[in-house]
Amino acid sequence: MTTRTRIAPSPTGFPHIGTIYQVLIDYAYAHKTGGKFILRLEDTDRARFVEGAEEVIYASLAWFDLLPDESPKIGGPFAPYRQSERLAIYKKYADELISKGHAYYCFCTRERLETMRKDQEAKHQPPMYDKTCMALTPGDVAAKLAAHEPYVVRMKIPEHEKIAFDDIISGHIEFDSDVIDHQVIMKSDGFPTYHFGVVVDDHLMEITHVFRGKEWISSTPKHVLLYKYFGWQMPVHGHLPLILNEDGKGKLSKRHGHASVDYYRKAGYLPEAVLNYLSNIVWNHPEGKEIYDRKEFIEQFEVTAITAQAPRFDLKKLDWVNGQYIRAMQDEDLLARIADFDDRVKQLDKTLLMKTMPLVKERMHLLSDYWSLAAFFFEAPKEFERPLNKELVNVAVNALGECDWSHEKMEQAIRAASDTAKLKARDVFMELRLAVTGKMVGPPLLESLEVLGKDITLGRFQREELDKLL
RNA sequence: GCCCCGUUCGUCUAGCGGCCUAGGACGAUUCCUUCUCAAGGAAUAAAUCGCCGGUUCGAAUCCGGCACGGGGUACCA
Repeated sequence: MTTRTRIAPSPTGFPHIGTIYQVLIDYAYAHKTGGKFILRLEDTDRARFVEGAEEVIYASLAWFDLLPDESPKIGGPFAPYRQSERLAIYKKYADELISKGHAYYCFCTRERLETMRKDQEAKHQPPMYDKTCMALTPGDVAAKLAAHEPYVVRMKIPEHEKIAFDDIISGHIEFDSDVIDHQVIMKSDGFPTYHFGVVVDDHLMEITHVFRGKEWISSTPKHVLLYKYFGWQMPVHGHLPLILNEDGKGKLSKRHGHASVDYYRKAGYLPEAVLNYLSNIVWNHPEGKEIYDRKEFIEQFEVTAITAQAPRFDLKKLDWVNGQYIRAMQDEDLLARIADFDDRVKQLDKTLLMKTMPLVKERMHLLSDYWSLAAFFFEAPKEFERPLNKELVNVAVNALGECDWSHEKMEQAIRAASDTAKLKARDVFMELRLAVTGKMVGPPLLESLEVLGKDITLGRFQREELDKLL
């Protein structure tokens, strides 16, 4: 049997980095086993629906190059892949459950449910549906239906039973059926709830492996029951640990800033580095490698080796991983990525850009670092980190004026001139750096000047801004 | 409240009853290199394996209780 995995996002806003982490596992598992990876859109909550969110999901998957084999956009043998377009299917299966006696109509109003819950809370009872409508006779139901009373469909839960399933990551998990609510499976607007839609569609779309966040563990017994009621085989389930905020307080949230996929793109992270990091926080390469490409990850990873504990998100380590990727890249490829990321770089002379690459590459962690490191190659500094020392600058200028333009010669000249003037060479270097780049920190100075050229370098000493400082 | 999952250096983890005086990586510190900052190399510090009991000749590893953390408890997913 071909393995089929799926990601089932709801179009309610920005894609979460946790979703990408799930996609990575789905994608890797499907590709490892020669199966298919499917995207199904769970757009059943019309109140939270966000226009355009679906396109953003595709764009994110494309950025990470984790595109599905089947989706609402490209279709597939199990279309439609949008739940809002499958309403008739859910209705049919809900009816089947009702006729089998596993589900029932419920006409309770939201107001009644709310007062019921408050009541239960006051009595320190677990907030659960009180099964009022389960007692309705077929006659009552028919009358209410004929009167067009709004209704939902609820699933029945057996009493005093153990409901168990085996999670591929956490192992055997058991629940007492008495703690499980008579969950609504069809809402009054004719849309299914997540619990119903997910079971029906995973079955119909022949999903073999369900990887989802651990927040779903508590609802899995409901799904177990649904599979049982229908007589369907339950897919393998693996609940992935939730990624926590850096301080360990709660799951990675928007509040803490780094939850959105968009953040990583805009900050200058490389998608392959983000994926490498993501794979690394819940799983270890058998040889202890920290850096490995996607192909190697797919070959090496085992779902059973995924840890069950919730990791914190460590931005520092991600930065390191990103830096590793940048350093491993060919200059030409890196330049293409930088130009793609930074509009300012697009217009610039490619020959000059290429010459700057070896000088800045090992100083970069993010693509966004390029411009702050290399801007001085393309424009004279507009300001200086501190006032310049005239004496030191003059020593440097005079030395460079009559010097062959290679970094070795420049170094010799400046050191000699410093000695003659009884100055420390390092101070002269620093002043020169400041005068040419405006900053006290940057790529190797003399090699940078070599790239910059004699005319431009010396020209920078004739500028008004500099004169004012001297 | 109730239910479920989890608990090894600051962080991510390795560990599956003796190979553990607990290994690796990020981060930190120091040194080397050096025109700055990085990168690279070397080294150091850092975990009484949440706590308490039990099983065993022997436990980070198995069992029980507790504590703590996370998640769930909707006509949200």
